[in-house]
Amino acid sequence: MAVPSRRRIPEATVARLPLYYRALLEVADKAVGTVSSERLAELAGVNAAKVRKDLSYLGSYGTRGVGYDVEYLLHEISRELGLTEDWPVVIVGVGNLGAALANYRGFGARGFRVTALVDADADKVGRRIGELVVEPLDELDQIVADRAIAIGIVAVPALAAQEVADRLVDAGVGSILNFAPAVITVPSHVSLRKVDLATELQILSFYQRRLTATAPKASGE
Amino acid sequence: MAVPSRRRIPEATVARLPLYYRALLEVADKAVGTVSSERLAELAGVNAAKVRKDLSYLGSYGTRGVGYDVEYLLHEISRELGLTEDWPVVIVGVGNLGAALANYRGFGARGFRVTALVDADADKVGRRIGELVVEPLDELDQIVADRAIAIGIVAVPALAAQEVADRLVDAGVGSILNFAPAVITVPSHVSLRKVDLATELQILSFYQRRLTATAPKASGE
DNA sequence: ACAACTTTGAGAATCCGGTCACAAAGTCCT
DNA sequence: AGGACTTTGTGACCGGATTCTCAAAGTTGT
Repeated sequence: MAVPSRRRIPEATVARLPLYYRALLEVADKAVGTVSSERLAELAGVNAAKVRKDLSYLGSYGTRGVGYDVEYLLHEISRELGLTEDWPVVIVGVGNLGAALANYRGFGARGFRVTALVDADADKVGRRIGELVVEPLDELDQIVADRAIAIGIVAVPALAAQEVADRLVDAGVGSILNFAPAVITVPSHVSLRKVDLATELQILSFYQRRLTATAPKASGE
Repeated sequence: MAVPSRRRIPEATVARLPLYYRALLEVADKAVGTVSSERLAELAGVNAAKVRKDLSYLGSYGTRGVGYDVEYLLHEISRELGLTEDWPVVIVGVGNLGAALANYRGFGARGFRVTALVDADADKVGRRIGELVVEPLDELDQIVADRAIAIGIVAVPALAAQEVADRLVDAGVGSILNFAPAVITVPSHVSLRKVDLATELQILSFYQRRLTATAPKASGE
């Protein structure tokens, strides 16, 4: 009781909050007043006990016998996730992937605004992508400072990734999302997450191999 | 002893094998014969004990006092990951992201060949992207069967994701990589992994919020 | 107002993964 | 050949996350 959110929220729980958030948005559309942990679990693809435990870390926002008030819970989660704030984002590297990310509606949506595109390649600087113009990597420091950029997306080739990450950290960015197929390290006060296409496919390949090895399987179903 | 790889490899270990694989490729370039778990750990961004434990699940491929033979280990890991085989891939949905993925060198590289592009939108069908022509979603079954496609990449809007996943499963695909911002469910014999940009950003946002709340911080360094 | 019912919140038990620590097994130097 | 040294492989321990379970708290119907 007392303090509402002074507990430390486990990492695994944090990673699921966005799932609940999205699930809640779905039910909110349907003008339903409350959801049970059961229903929420179904929508988020996890089990109900986990939902309840996760939400209990945020505080006791449910009502026994009823469930969770959709609007209220939505509000609490989005506050906890910092979605009520605005997070300017810089994308470094506007190759295939970087450019696609720049155009990607979907995170542009809530709170995350791609505010700058940066590239080391002089040929790409000045190019227009969506509403933004690609700026030179040299000016990263200025850009981050001026536009209060908090999150950097690394979408450069593997070899340049660590270098770019270092620059982002020096410039004062607090979070980095790495798309480059390389391991990068950052100081402990900086958050780092990665999205690695090749790795994901290789993991799938591992299980696929087991699958086809186990069940030779001649024809479909 | 005896059977080399009849142990069940923990999921967490499987997820790290691609990291070791990449690290090994790096040292292989340098014409170094062996690596220690220490060095490998450094390159993969994990700790040495974990490397040793992970590799021990594959078998005893190291030599005490020396380390691991780079070529040999590389071979074993790539065999375990199924990278010696060829995995035809279909990308469903050639919007921004799907198109970028289609052009993305990086997984095209080893074993994963994007063999078909599919979209429900008649306007996009027939369009040429790289060396491939976009085909209609209706023909998915045929395509998967004819080209022995094992892995499906879902890059469609959230609302269509489950529908597409179902079709892929019906068509006989064994693995799905989901880029759509939606939870999808598949039968237990199908492997599913997801890459979720919005979720990743929201997780970063959570920690970023804690960061800025704790240390207001006026000016740089 | 009470009884039957629903659903949360959280303690306890379990599972899984990570880390530690060290014996075993090999190399290298003299 | 033998001793000092290096590095693996793994058993033991530890901690975090998941699941189970059920009392507590609330609702609804009569």
